[in-house]
Amino acid sequence: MARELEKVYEPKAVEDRWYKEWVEKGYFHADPAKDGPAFSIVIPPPNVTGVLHMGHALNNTLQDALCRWKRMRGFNVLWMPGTDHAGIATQNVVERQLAAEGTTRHAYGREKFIQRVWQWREESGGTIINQLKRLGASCDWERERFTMDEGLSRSVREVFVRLYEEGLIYRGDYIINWCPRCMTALSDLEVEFEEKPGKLYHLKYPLVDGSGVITVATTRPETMLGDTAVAVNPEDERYRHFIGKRVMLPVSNREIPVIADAYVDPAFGTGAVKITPAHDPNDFEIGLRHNLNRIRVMDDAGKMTEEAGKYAGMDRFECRGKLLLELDQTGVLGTVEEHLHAVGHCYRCRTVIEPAVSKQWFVKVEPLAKEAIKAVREGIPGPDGKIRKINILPKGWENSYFDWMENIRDWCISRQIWWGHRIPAWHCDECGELTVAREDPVVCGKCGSRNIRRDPDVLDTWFSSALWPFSTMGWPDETPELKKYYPTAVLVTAFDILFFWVARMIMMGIHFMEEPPFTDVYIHALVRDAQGQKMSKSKGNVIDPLVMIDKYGTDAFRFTMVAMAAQGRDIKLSEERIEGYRNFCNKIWNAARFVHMNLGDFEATPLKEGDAVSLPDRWIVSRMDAVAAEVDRALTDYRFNDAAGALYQFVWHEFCDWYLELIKPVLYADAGPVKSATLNVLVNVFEGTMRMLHPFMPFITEEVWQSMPLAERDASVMVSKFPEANDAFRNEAAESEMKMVIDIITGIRNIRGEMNIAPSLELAAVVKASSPEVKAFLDAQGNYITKLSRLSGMTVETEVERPKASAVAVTPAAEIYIPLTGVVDIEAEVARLKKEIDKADKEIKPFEAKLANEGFVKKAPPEVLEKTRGIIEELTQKKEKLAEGLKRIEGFKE
RNA sequence: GGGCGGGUAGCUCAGCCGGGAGAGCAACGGCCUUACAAGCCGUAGGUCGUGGGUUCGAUCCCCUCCCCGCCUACCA
Repeated sequence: MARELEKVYEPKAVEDRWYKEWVEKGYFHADPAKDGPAFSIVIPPPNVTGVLHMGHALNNTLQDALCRWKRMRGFNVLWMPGTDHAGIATQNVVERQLAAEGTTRHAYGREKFIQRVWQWREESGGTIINQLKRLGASCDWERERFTMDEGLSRSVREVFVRLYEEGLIYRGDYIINWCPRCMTALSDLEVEFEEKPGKLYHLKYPLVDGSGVITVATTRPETMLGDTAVAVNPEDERYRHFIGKRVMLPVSNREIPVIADAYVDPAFGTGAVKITPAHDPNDFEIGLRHNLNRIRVMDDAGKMTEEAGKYAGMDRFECRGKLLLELDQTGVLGTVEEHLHAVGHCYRCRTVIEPAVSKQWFVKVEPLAKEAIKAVREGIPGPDGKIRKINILPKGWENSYFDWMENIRDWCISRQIWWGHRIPAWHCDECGELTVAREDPVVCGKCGSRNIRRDPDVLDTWFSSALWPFSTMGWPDETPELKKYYPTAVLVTAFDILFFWVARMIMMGIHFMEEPPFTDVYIHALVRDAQGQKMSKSKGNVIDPLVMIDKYGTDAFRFTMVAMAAQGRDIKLSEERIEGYRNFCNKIWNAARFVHMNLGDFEATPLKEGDAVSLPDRWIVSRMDAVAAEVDRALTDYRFNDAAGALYQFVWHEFCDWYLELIKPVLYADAGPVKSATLNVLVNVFEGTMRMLHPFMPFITEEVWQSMPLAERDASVMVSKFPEANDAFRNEAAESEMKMVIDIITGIRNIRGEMNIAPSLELAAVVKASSPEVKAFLDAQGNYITKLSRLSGMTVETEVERPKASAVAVTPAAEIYIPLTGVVDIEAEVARLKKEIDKADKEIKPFEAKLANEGFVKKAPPEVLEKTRGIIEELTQKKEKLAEGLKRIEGFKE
């Protein structure tokens, strides 16, 4: 079935067609009732507002490679896809829309606003899913989930209620991070700190009894309006006599106490700290210890409250400026130091975060974290009593994980926004009690009053993501999916959501499923630009994966991702790399064209032991087997770049550069058993290579594989078997024989290249074989050499009279002489030989130095010693033979 | 402040248990050789950040220092 293939690979013509076919045939669908050991992955759900960026592209390419590989290895694979409702981000998107229409969500009302968000989701929420499809992702789209859909919402509610009942969720007044722009509380993780040069203002607070002044230092002077104490270290001699006295707080003119607390570092600032329990986490703690009042001087919008007196209603930063003026004029302001400090920003909108006391919902994390630490450190027993251990790879990240988990603070889960899972708690206006329930209650659970209101807050989006590995499989019901696919095999993600998401999934998975949600956590790189900068829209250095896919094809793009995904290192991506792998696709394509051109009506049958007869056939079959083993091992270890590298090297430099060239004479000859045998090897190796490449380059491999004339075949390369290592195809002899051939051809090519001998000029060669065996081999297989090095003829002897005035190439197995008469000028060869001798000489030196070292000879292991001697022997011989050649040619010259 | 990772060819990076420094791009020279010029053949290029130590032997292990990146932290 020879068919006409385009001269260059055209991805566009291929990708849509096959993707549709795979979906239609249901190859992506996971059926828990089917055979095969389970292999499951849950996708890190992208934000429903998201568009595909490089991080997604890398992340999903790696997952897809694993899934396709495992499917081909006979596993029952589930790749669970879906999106995350991304509370704040999504709400922001829709609020911007409303703003453009001249309205606000408050004008809209809660119900209508939520409807509007759903509407937005219907219209644009599927963007990233379609982009994942362009990437070739083989997710089970029939199971696509959304964190706000009905099933997942039920899981969220169940988890909330259970944790509440267990006392692991509580509500209370604590200091939290508040974003005055998003108007919501944030968890500690959602605050991003940025080092900024700021100022440290010294403020003088006079003692009420007139006995002096205490100078405090602050970076946020406006908070002084809420000060309720001044704290000093109890050991600090300078201030000891002030403890217990009162100072007059300037501006507000309130009396506040001077207290002693070990938290205060006498060495920093003035050694005295103003305490604002309502607006600083440390001050809050001190406030608790000393039973201080909490005065909120800023409201939820970042404006000063009535407590701020004349500054009431003013924006916090404006207030800072005005207040400083007043403090300066009234002599309260002392020195002002330059001070580098970390300022917290909202991770969604970059607004400066204000710590504030607020009534919020929290998860008591410590008991959950304890188990989660154990699961990574030593493993915990699952329901069957067997130990389940999580491996975080690369292992280095485990330390970050432990560090964070061991110092974890309670998780603020309530958000004052509308888009999200509303907290299932009702407040009673009669008795003030809370009712938390699985089904919406109509009366207060305590007093039975009908006068109840639902808590307005929604849950942190990460709360629902934390349940993803089991909520997507139907929990709390006992489903076949959970039974078959939980726990999942591996979680593939970047480190930036290790705490946000991975750690929380581990905690929730252990708590509710009694075992961790995955066995391996593979942390991959971050994609940066060619200069190593983080890609960002504002820097304008973003490489859009979809643009790359349009330009170079999905396969080229994916292979780039995989080839660069070395463990533990960020990817610096440049377009040239993608272009390089586009060329690789083209190379594969042209190899396919070549195969087709020589097929005729040949149809291949599966390769059996002994089918490979000729040297190139035995060699390529052996090499392919080795590569199959290497790729399989590399993928098992998540060494994606090694897998890609092995395949690239094999396809380009072994299959194309050597094998195809070597078999050309056979292919160009008339039909016969020899040709058929070679065609059979050719097609088998090539289609096997397509199978090996398929996890990385799904489209071109399918297109090419489908075009191969196979007597027995599966319906798609996707559902074919991944090549398995098979000792029967390993052939050491063929590999060493090929090495001889390659060495000799390379030697002759080197002479040609170095001495500018036209490729078209045929040369005669005299070969001195190092042994009768080598001579016999070269006599039998020499045609490969004459062909690929364009010789008019080659004579092989074990003892030869060196032809005068000949160029010399030395290989371990043979010396090659190319008579130069009439071919090239002698001087060039003299120069070339000198260079070669010099090179050999340089190579030998370090080894000779080793042997000259007494300690080395005495202490090095014998095999190292032997190897060293062997190397010296080989190089010395080479050098001597080159030198002899040089002597002869110089003699000839005279 | 603490912690982690990195500094290897012009560029981007590999380099497992210490035992001949590799690849891909780029460069240079030569080729339209009937799969592929998005190609073929060949060549050159490295004090493995610095200084020490351990060892017969160090890119690899230990320490110092210098750069770069990241994570983390309640020094107001």
